[in-house]
Amino acid sequence: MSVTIKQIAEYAGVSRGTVDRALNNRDGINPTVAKRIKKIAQELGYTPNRAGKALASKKNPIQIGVILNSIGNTFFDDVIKGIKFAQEEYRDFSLNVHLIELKGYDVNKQLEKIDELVEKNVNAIVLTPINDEIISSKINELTNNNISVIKLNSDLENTEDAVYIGCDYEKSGSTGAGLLRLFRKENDTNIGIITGSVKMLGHNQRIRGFLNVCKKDFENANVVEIVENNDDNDISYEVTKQLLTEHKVDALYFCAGGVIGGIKAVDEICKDNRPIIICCDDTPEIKELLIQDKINATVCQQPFNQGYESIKSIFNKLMVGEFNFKELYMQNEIKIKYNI
Amino acid sequence: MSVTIKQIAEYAGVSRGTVDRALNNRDGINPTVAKRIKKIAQELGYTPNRAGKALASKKNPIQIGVILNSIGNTFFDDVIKGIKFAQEEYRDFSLNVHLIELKGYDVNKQLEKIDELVEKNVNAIVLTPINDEIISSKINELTNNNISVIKLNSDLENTEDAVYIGCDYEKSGSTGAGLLRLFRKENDTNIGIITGSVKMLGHNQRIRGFLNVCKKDFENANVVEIVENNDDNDISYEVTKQLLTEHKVDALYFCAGGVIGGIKAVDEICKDNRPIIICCDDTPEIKELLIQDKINATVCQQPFNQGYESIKSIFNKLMVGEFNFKELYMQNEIKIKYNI
DNA sequence: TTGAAAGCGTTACCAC
DNA sequence: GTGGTAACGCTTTCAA
Repeated sequence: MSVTIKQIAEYAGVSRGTVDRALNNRDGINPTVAKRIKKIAQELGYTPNRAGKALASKKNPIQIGVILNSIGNTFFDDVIKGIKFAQEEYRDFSLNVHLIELKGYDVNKQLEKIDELVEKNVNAIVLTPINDEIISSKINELTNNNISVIKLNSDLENTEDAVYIGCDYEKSGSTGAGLLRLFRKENDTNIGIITGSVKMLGHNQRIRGFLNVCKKDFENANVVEIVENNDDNDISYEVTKQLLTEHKVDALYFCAGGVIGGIKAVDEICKDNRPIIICCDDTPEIKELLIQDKINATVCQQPFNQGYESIKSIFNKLMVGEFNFKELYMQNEIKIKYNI
Repeated sequence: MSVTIKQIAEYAGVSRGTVDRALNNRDGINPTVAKRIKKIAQELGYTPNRAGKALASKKNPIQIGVILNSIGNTFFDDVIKGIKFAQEEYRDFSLNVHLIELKGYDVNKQLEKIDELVEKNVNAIVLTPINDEIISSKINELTNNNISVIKLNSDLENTEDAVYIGCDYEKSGSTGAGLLRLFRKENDTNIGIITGSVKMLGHNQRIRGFLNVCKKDFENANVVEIVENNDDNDISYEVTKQLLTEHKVDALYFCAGGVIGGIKAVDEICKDNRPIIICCDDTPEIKELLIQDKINATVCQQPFNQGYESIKSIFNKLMVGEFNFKELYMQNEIKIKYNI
């Protein structure tokens, strides 16, 4: 049987209320007493009972704010499904989720929404942080004020107390190259890379991982060009078309969005000798292209799980006291026509 | 705010005890009253609060029995890790797990262990059922006596009330063939298949899935032979060796165990023209072979998750009343050197 | 600063 | 067959 607050109270010769105050760092308690109780709890190996906590906190439930720059980006559909699923799963455990969706990457908008959530007295915020000094210092402000922060899907430097849940982008890139290496065996392979933006950390990390494997383990690989499409299908069409006409290309690696546009270019230019095509994620459009054999494989990042684990880990953090990780990386799942 | 037993009690003009008796089908209650209360609960959209239930059932915790034929089979290492992880995660929710490991597939041994667990008054049993009439009727006996049963990793016919969690074997086979098709592009491909046993349902389903894709979508594929290795490395070495000497083979598909033995044969016979090798699962030995580039890819079945979900879904079943699925199929995860 | 008591939703036990 | 009450572990509020 595990140790309870009641037992600690008896042992320490105080009331349960006092133990509660000590263990949860509430104020209105003699610091010396608090220290003594904490020590006893430690020695007895106390861990709080989540069922008890959940029940008791029915009166003021856990409030979780979520800010996603998700409007117009179907990748986040599954992330949101994961969040909703967790919300449902923790329904009985006194947990509320406030989901805010944004379009585009406007620093001030994101800042404003963070403040809105703070006004609502949230215990934790999950967000896809924009890579900007202002946002990182805001995040530090939050964590200093005891609001837990999860950086979802994109990481941010200098925000030590916030936790990251998302893709291991470098490994994602390596996996893409590793696949291509298997598809091509020992053949010489000219590769075109289509990225979203050179300003996006994740996209660059994917490219780095990809190039690393090419260098170390895939000697016949030759990256002929890296072009940018800003995750936009029209631009993607143009740059891919240009890439395909200027080079003899055996394979294309899309490390971000705009796949549809790129494929349109391939369909037009490569009538009888189609390059191998590897991309990332499995949005509905990409699934469709896999089925049509227009894409050979895609490297995914468990979007559902990203959403689900965000909520779940906040619940555990708030119940038990600490996150049990600094970073939580998803599996880089390879999907082909037959295992989607 | 969600509906509680107390509210139902007030609404029905009875005590909470009576409502509890009605909703949990306990005896010692007037059937008419029970029916009326159930109807009210239904109308009010009552769902039990898991935190409350978990707390209250501290006195007689949920007992889950697990019987795995896992000794000497490293595949189950991760399954067990998943079970232990769930056990830890549900520690505060009054849940005990009794894990029994067996070696080999002895029907009477399995039967005996089931009875042992029943003696201990378990609420649910998770097992890797042996494909035998005696076991299936035993399982039906259990479910009829209100003991929940999960068929883990291998399914069994005529056990309608037991739930299946595990691999979608046919899809696993399709995925293997789909991969090979990508590796070989349009080239003629002679394939050797090494299976565990033609008596094992899962192995046969994998082969069926594999052949299906060959037929429908991979016209240059030609399966030259299917050999059996009984999941034994020594036998595997012999049959693979024979297969490789008798046929010109471009690819091997291992759909069960004994991969190490098979690879040993490949190492010996195929000095300069190594076939593509695809197998299943990611035991430590297979991971090692992937890293060494001796296996090209493996199709996995989330063993950790199989264990984890078994416990989790029993918890939910017992808390909420019903399983929310009849079958829970794992992702067929493709793993290569770079995403293990 | 501390203790006592009520309450979160459910179950179990003892009276009647 | 039914109701009342204590209990599960924890938090909160009110008094002292």
